[in-house]
Amino acid sequence: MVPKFIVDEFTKALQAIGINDTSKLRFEEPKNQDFGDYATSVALILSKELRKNPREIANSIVEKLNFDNKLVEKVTIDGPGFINLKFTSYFYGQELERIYQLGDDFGKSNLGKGLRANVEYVSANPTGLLHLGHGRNACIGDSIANLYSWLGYEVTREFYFNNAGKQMTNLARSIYARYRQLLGEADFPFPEDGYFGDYIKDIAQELIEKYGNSLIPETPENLEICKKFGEEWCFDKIRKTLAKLKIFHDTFYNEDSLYRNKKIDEVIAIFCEKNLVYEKDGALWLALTKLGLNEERVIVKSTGEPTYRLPDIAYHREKFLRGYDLIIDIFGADHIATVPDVLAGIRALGFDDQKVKVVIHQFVTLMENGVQVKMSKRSGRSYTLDELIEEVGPDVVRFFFLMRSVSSHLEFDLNLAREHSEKNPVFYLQYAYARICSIFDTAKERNIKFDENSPTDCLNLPQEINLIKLQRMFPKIIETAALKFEPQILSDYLYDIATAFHTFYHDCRIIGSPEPILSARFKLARVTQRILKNGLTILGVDAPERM
RNA sequence: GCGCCACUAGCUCAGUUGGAUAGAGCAUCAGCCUUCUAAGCUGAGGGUCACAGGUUCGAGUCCUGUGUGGCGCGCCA
Repeated sequence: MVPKFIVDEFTKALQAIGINDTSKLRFEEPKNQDFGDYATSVALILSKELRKNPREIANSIVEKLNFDNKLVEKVTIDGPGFINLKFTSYFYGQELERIYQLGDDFGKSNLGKGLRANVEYVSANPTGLLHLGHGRNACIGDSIANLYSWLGYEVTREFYFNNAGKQMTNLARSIYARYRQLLGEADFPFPEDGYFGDYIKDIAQELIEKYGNSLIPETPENLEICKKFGEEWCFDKIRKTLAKLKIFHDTFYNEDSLYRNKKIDEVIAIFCEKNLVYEKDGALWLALTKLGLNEERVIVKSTGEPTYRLPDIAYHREKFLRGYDLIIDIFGADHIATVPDVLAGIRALGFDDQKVKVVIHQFVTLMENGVQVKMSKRSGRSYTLDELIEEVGPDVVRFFFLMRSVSSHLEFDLNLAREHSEKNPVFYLQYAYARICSIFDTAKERNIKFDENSPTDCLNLPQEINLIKLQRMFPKIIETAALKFEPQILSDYLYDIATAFHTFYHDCRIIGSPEPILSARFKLARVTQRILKNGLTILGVDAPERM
């Protein structure tokens, strides 16, 4: 974040040369360190409207700048007209002190103060076990929820529980068929579009243990028992799997409650009132073309059952009625097509669909020994999330699912994930944290104390300054990762800060250094420790004190 | 046929609302442990940013078209 005094001084300088619109004043951190700590291309941008050589403009701006030379070491004009600033080590020392004093509040902001956000994620049907796609969804959603908490939002973590409709009927029929088969009728027909996974047999077996053969009559009541039993079984498994990843939702919103509480009917009534529905071929259609879309869609089938769109719209309406300022949905790429329909429905109901942010993540492919592990839902032979957690541990699962940008396909390398070495980025980060903890442990053992009031402006080595520079970025990283819905920005950053610390650790000793270097480096280590701990926590990864 | 996503080093991926010499990890090669954890550090090689146009002081980034791959396009969710 650009220090305020820099922006203020540039604003004054621009006004002094007659530029009152300072919206073009932008700063960036040059990739090349030779160009200093901050650069602005404002002179290049202004050159067009002023019809003057950018270097000339830069010169006239720089002439008006008046910085405290205790803070700013030099101001230069380079290349086509960039103005580059370099700070003094005194400035960085002050920054370290400021950050250190903030403690665990460093990185938090009040952007979302007084606002409420709802993050909906996982939302798997209770018809089976979680697979890897759900895993990615869960990790992205949970980290985004954490990020928004850091922005000051009051966050609700929500799971939409799709326990109504055809899929549930299908589950009931699948369980029932396995039940009959297990009771001796080996050729009892299995539904063609049923759930083929082995877990259905486990459910049926438990059903036998509980009910014996009393469910054999193929009645609606018995199928309902199969359905409820299956739903609860799957729900229980899903929650246990998520718990292994330390993911806990605040609210499980049941789809069937939308029916029980007449929310579906209310929405239909509103649509009717607004003249947005009509009957055709025995079904009820939503006039989406009146709402700016290309195609009309059925919302109530000729059988009388709603399609998924209607409860989805009703559910989002409920979220608005519950008073959220920000509604975030985490969906897999296969749900992309439904988004415009739901948003259009929400608009039609009179809500501001700008408050809804839909995060679409791409798919996961599992790689082992350089070849793709096939995941077939149909055969039921898919790799479950549970199995993956069992195999590589929750920390690796969470980090791996977050280290690619949401919109990119994610290749999950099992071999790398299994590796407990420096090749595995999770351990690289955790190791940096454990090393810092170890320094403080050693200091305690040797009774080495550091002075809280000792000045920090004695640090001037590149390894030290580089670390402080990265530390300063933490709040901006949190904010950007949140606003762009990209936890990967944070995981990349943490990797960078771990690298900067490892380099510092290798080249600079803390214990054994003379004061005031000793105390200043202790503070440097403490700040790094907090950033790693808090950053990893946002990502849902443990920060072990020893490895 | 239409929509969304992707295409950057051998592989997996970053690339800050258009900026200066396009980066990291893995892999390959060469070095560094009497020291607070070597699960670490340092260095080297490796590029037609899929392709072709366009916009401008400047394009991996924005626009148009083409190609390749993934996911969708149902009275399934």
